Amino acid sequence: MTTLTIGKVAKAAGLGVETVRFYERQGLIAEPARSESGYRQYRPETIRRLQFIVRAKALGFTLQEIGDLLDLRATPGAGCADVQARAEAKIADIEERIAQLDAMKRALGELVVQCRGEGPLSDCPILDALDEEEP
Amino acid sequence: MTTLTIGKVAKAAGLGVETVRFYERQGLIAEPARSESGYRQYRPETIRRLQFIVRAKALGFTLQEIGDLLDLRATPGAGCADVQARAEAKIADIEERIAQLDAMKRALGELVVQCRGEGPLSDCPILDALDEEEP
DNA sequence: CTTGACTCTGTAGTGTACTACAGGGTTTAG
DNA sequence: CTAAACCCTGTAGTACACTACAGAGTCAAG
Repeated sequence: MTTLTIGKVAKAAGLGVETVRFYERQGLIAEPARSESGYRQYRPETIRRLQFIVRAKALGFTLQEIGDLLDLRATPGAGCADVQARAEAKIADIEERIAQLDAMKRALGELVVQCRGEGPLSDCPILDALDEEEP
Repeated sequence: MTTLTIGKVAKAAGLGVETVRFYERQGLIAEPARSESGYRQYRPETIRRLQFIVRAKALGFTLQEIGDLLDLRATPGAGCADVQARAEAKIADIEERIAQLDAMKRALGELVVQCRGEGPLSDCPILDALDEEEP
């Protein structure tokens, strides 16, 4: 049976070896078998699991949430609806962050158009706005 | 001349006393005068400076950037254009973060609609997508 | 005058996700 | 056979913005 060293699985998943060990400490991947000299011996499936983690991260899930997702997959009786609910919650989460950023962007945009980009700081509408009392 | 204790300025700015001390360590506010017993004695203007920090934070500036903005304000020869440039850079920054979140949201949204929310995990299109090789 | 609320310094911990050593041992390519 | 490239553990550092003590002193109200 073929086994892989940590360097191989890390490279295959596009991660560093330190990151793979970190994921192990976080419980995202199981502790693998060891060689006589203590080297970690991974089964090829571990690469898929690492890639799952990488892709879920790209979709905005935290490591904690990815762990939950992975645990869910191993839970008998868990259904598609559970996964869907998590995905929907994450979408809501992302939407909230977008709304927050959008509000910042609009507020800043308003200040920027008020500022002609000329003159001394004493006349700067941006600094003035930051200095002003709440309305 | 009236001076204020750290508790007063903190409350007035909507911050905790620990946070005000932290801002002092970060160089965002000057080290104030001290009473005989070593208590910090703030001038009322400090409240405005703290509020400036709070508002700039709400607009998405980091403490580092707020420090720069505050330093800029004290720089002779600095102009409105300098502040405007920073605001515009921050807008670009925010837009980038929004685009990133939006891509996540769309990718997740596509997966969610593919998932009927029924059946076992083995048939879940969301988990399948996470498991799949790159296209 | 006492009690409770405040203040001080200095250090360390929180959360998130790594990243970087130091100081060893092991494996592999040439 | 040797030198480079890899692996091990354990600890500590990064960035960001706080937050939380411990252990001590001070101030204000009743």
